Amino acid sequence: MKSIRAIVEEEGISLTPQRLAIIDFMEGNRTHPTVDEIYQDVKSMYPTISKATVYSTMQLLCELGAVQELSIRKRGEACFDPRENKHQHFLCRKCNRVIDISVDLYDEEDIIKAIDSRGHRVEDVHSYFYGVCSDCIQSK
Amino acid sequence: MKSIRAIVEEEGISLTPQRLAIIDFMEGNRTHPTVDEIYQDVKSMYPTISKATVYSTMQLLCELGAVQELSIRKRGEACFDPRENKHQHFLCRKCNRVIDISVDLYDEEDIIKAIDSRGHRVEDVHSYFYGVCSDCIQSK
DNA sequence: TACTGATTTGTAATCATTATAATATTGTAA
DNA sequence: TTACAATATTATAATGATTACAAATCAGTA
Repeated sequence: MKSIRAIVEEEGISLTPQRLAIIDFMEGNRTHPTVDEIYQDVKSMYPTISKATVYSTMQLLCELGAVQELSIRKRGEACFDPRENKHQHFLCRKCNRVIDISVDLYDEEDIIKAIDSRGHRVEDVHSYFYGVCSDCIQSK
Repeated sequence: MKSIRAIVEEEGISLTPQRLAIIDFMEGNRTHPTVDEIYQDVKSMYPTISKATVYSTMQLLCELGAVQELSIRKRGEACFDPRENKHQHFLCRKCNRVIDISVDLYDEEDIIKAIDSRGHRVEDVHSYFYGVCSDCIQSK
């Protein structure tokens, strides 16, 4: 899997110290941090960074496909995930953690079984498909 | 499939005129309305209704399992769906519509094929699993 | 070194949602 | 029917994430 930094460098996008600090924090990160969590962490190394920079950098990384924005937290903040090997996301409604489930499965029922077999309890599944609808493809 | 109204009545919850107007609008509704869209529609019949009432009623209907809250719109508003037969949700990034895909399938790749076969183009899939994690089950 | 464009910063604005408190309505018991 | 308590509704204020914006800074190049 290509690193976030490698993807950014390949695109010829300038690696400012702020961006580098954010990328370093995200690289291999499995905690699914929110913008505020990224901001708090980077600020300790780089005290003058602004939250607006975190927003713009995360948007950039999403556009490059280097990270993924998750909207798993209902009515809450976005959180981010480096795009790595196929895995699923499980949100615990008690402790509010987003837990990676590393399975290479595509069938919802198989995935639920895999999550259950790790000792968790699945109560709900939301699957969202994104793209372009037939009307918009035609009226292009 | 049980109607929203039937579910509410079974629970012995009082059917105020405001709730009834909201339920009537949601019953069989396939447009996945947001709170504001529900509010605008109901207001035309019931001009004094408050948006706070729409919020509280939608929360009630969700708790009863009569409707489902979707967070398919990234960084956007919640939208709602009467709980009916199994189907999938497809968001068009151009026209911003949420389109129901009526399939009784559980395999992501099969679902994508079904959506494609209707002339749409799927670009991304987000599947979110919700429940209680093993740590929280144990430390109960 | 000077200049141009991109980036960062801090702040203000926006927008959905939640909280709150006053008012109105409902259901129930006398 | 009347009175009362519990519940629901309303309007408004508060919150919190995100976006917009303009000024200041920085990077790369002629």
